Amino acid sequence: MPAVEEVVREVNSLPKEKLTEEIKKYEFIEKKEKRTELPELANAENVVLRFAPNPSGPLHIGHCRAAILNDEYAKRYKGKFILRLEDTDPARVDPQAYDAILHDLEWLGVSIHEIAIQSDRLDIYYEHAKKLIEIDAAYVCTCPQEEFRKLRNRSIACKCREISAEENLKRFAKMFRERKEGEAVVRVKTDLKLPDPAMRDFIILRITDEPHPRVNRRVYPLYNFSVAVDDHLMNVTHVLRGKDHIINTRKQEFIYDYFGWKKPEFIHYGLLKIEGLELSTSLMAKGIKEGIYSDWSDVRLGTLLAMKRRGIQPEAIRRAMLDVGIKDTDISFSWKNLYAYNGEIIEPKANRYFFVPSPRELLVEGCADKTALAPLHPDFPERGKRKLEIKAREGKTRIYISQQDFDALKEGEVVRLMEAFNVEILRVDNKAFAKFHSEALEEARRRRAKLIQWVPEENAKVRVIAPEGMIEGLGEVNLKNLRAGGIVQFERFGFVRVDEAGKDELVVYFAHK
RNA sequence: GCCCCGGUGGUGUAGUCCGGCCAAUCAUGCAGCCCUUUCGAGGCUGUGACUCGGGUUCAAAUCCCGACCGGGGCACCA
Repeated sequence: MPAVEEVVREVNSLPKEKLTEEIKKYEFIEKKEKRTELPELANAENVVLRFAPNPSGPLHIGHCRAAILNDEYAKRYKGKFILRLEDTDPARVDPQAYDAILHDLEWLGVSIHEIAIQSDRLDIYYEHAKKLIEIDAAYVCTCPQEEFRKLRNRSIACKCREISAEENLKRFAKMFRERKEGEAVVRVKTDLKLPDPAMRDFIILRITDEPHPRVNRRVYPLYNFSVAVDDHLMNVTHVLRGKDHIINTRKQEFIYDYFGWKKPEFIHYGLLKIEGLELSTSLMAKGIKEGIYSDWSDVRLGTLLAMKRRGIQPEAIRRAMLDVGIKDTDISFSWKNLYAYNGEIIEPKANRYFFVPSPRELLVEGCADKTALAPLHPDFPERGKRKLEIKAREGKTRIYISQQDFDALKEGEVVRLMEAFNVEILRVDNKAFAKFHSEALEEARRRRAKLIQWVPEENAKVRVIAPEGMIEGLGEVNLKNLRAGGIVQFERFGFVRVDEAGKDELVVYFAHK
């Protein structure tokens, strides 16, 4: 193609400056990853958002969507982000959770600008309940639960509903003094003809004798009441939460309407189906108490503490959540995707080491002492190499390979011990016997020999903790120099985070392949 | 049972409001090849989806109806 050659010659002959100049004339379409952004928020002015967990335990993966999406929007619109701890059910409060949640959010990279605790605000709720009673929008109901339910299901008002506001105020005051748990509640008047019975005159305040770890009170607001009051008082502009709150939103709107408050934008995202790990805070707490789980960071739990321990990076979680977005369809959360994102982050950082799970012996004859040198990271030679020493006695040595590789051995086959040499398999019993075959990698390549990791007689005991169970094995001695907290890759095995180092046995947590 | 939502490849997502530029985007997964002393990373190629049936329309992933499927709510929990 003479024309092409001519052009090439011409271009190549241009001086560098001229070339750069020419290049500027063309527009290059950069192959950029088009990551879908979250949609814009409606009325995004003076944005105030909030994350409102119940402090019953540390956060788990299920909380991340609310925490991260709200945080993301707060950052985008330079708005305020409030953490509100909703501890109005004394029975479901874990005193340690207040701090735990804060730490979890910090780890997640969520920026909190203000913290509110509902148990500090009980008087505010009482005040507002009183106001509702005064305007005849709420009443104290002393009907037994069952009885009220029967009436409500038939759209019939109970006798308490007809009582005057004045009288109700007295009954309200009584709730704080002589009334016992279960004897009286405050209901808001909605509409007894509402198609959904749950919406009819729902409860906003109740009495419970359950002790609260932070306050000494008996009357507590119910979720929909305290949330509506707080969201308004805190100037929350956008309420971003799960679809399971749709009914709550409708209930809260009654409160807004009675007070004549401007409503925030309500956005409901779909439910996240997360399989594999335990996510129920109460079941987790129970399991820990019973000794089934070690603590909140047990790998079988879906807590952030557990994920952190396994070496899952908060940035990976954020990306997974951003990926999922705010759509209102229910979805299955994919651990695979999360692991893929996590791998992208940790792969360049994680140095490589040999580890053989369920080790089996391989006796090699006809070999000399050998110092194998393997790179800490194949893509970063500047990090240096690690040493594995093979000591031979009368030309024989003992090394360990994984059960899986052991099972695949065939007589007469040549396999390469990575970074060392090739051996020919002689015999496989409960141990494998082999003889030195050759040194060169090229030889292994030519024979399409398997390349397997191994450890010499001098090695380190390793225990791998994974959600599926524990795996014991042997690793190279260099592992003993690692510090807790580091993330490494066990070649052909997966990424692990070093949890306990410096002892006889190294304990690592398995992240993923 | 009663009240609500929602259904795009294995998974997630864009597009649906305002029908045509969508024989449908991107990511991840999976498969193959190249490269590589890891089954890692990287490169290239490929696979694969509008739940179904009607209707409206010149034209439907997009609008309407129905079916089916999935989810939620029906607490003195949040």
